[in-house]
Amino acid sequence: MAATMKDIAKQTGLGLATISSYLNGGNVREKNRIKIEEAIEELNFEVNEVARGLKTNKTKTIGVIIPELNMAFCTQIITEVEDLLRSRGYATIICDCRSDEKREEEAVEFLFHRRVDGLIIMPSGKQGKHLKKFTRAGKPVVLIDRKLKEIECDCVLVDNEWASRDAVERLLAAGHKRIGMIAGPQDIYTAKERYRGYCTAMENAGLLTEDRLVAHGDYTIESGAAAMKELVSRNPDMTAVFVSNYEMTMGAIIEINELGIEIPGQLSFIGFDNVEFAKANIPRLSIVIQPTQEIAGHVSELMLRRLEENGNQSERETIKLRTSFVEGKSVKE
Amino acid sequence: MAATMKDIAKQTGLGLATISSYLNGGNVREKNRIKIEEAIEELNFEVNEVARGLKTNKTKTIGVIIPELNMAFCTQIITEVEDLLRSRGYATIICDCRSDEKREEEAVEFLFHRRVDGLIIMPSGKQGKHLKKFTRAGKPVVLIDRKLKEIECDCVLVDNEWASRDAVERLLAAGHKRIGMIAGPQDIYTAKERYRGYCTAMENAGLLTEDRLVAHGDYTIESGAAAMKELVSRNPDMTAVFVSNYEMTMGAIIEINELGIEIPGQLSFIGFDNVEFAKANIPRLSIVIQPTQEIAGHVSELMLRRLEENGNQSERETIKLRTSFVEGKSVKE
DNA sequence: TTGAAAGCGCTAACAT
DNA sequence: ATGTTAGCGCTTTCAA
Repeated sequence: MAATMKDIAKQTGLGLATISSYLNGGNVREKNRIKIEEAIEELNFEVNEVARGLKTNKTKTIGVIIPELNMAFCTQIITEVEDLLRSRGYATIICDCRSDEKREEEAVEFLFHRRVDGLIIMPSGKQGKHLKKFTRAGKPVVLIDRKLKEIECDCVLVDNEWASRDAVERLLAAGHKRIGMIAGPQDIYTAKERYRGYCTAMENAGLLTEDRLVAHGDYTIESGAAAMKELVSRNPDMTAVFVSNYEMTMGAIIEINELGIEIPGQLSFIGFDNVEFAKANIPRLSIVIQPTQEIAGHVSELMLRRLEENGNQSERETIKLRTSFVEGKSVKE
Repeated sequence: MAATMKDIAKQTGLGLATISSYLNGGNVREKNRIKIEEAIEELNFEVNEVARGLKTNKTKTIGVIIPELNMAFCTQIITEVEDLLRSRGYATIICDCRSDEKREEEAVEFLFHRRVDGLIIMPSGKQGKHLKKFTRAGKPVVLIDRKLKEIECDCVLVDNEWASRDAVERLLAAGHKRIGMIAGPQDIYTAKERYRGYCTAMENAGLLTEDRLVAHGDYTIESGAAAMKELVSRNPDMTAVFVSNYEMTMGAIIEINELGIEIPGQLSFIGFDNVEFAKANIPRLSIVIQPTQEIAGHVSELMLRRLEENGNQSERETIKLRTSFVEGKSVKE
């Protein structure tokens, strides 16, 4: 059995309060400090965080809910967030909800039950009602990649519309007119924004955005491949395509290979999100990349700040970041 | 403030034990059950897992330590493990130790402090001493991808030597003799095994394994690219290469593109671990894939079983799984 | 600065 | 089947 504070109180002949004070950085007489440290060493004592948590009503644990741990974008953010939080003493419980709203709600319940001190979430659902549990309990919530109006919290977003418009404008500048897009699910915030960016760019160029030039996937590799196939068969005259997330980019490329289409000779291509993959491809892909490190930094920082504010909250913040563009050789001039 | 058991005891006029019994699936008189359920509903009561944990000395939380959350192999396993454990009521605290031994030790400390009920770890270090804390405390440890003799625990392994030998034998069968290998860090168990497989295959074929045909990377994309470059410059006569993990496979392909080498015309290629990437490449890559789902299944199952055994432990198990080979078009006959 | 004691919300042994 | 009670290991008044 592990040693408890009681044990070292007994060992040192001091009272519980003194030990506690020592452990929490309070003032303790020099010679007592030494005695305590010796006892801790000898008995191999370690604070029981669970007991402490019961008393302080803080678990020093943050819940993180994401749509898919398997999505590169998520993983990149999560690794970083986990690292930052842990370096400040917080554990993170990660819940992968498989892009499923119901599972997301279950995860919220699960984490709330566990009394996590705060919640970081990249929402799959479009509703934020289930998150109210947290805000009502005075627990901070930080949203990634989506704004939910029902709920008062910080969010860290990416300017998806701009990202997408910028990409499409590059295709337009290269002289393309029949530009296809592989968009994400129509009920996902980021996906809608990226779609809007495409539309805006096309319209600004005086082109009409035809439905047949847009195929919707669900952010998976398979759906990206299927969408690519669809676009190609529906639009024999299409000369360029913009794909709006990493997994679908991969899927689209798989399908392009399958169909024997040559990039950029027969089709120009702009993908999304993963530099490494873009570089591994022949030809090197032009892609939009999101600042995952920065996102993670802001998310963690906001969470830690709220946690420390402890009640007297300052104004909620919404941070919007810009993507960048990495030029490859997949766009024909 | 959230309602406590005391509150519903008061509300229903029943004793604490009855409520506790109800909550833990004990027998309660029908009409009391109803009363309790009503009170729970009305007061919005939820068990405080922290308090329960203090009492039972169980946190219903499992620690997971992995080298890199960003490595596809890890993520695939983790997603699945998290899912399986959560469906049984266990939370997982994931710690990414960035393939660093020191950070791994810190993570072990961190999780032990947090009183997790068990530890699942894919070790970065070659020593298992720091894990003894867990076994001594009677907490189950499950190892992935590596056996550590200092410590008594279950492990789930992949037959890496076989995987590697099989791949190289395929290259040999296709008539290749000057076969290069991009191996992993020399101090990593799986990497050494894969290297051994390569050597065995070469030796069985009556070829000597020359040092200059082997380049060691550190399982990252960059190192894969660097290793590829090295191999090519050192071995102008090399006709095939085997790369022994996913990230290095990607890196190698990036470098191959960079150098303008054609696969399989100038160089035959067998990679590792990620079907999707293999399919996305032109030509489609032949690869070795590891059964991540299966690994995750066994890992979770072993952990849950140990957790339930509660003392009267059965014999420790070591499970060894086979990889499979997915044929692409990257090997020239 | 230190000690004594109460209590965080729950479980479990014991008594009924 | 239910009530009473004593902790689990810690923090935190309150006094000294």
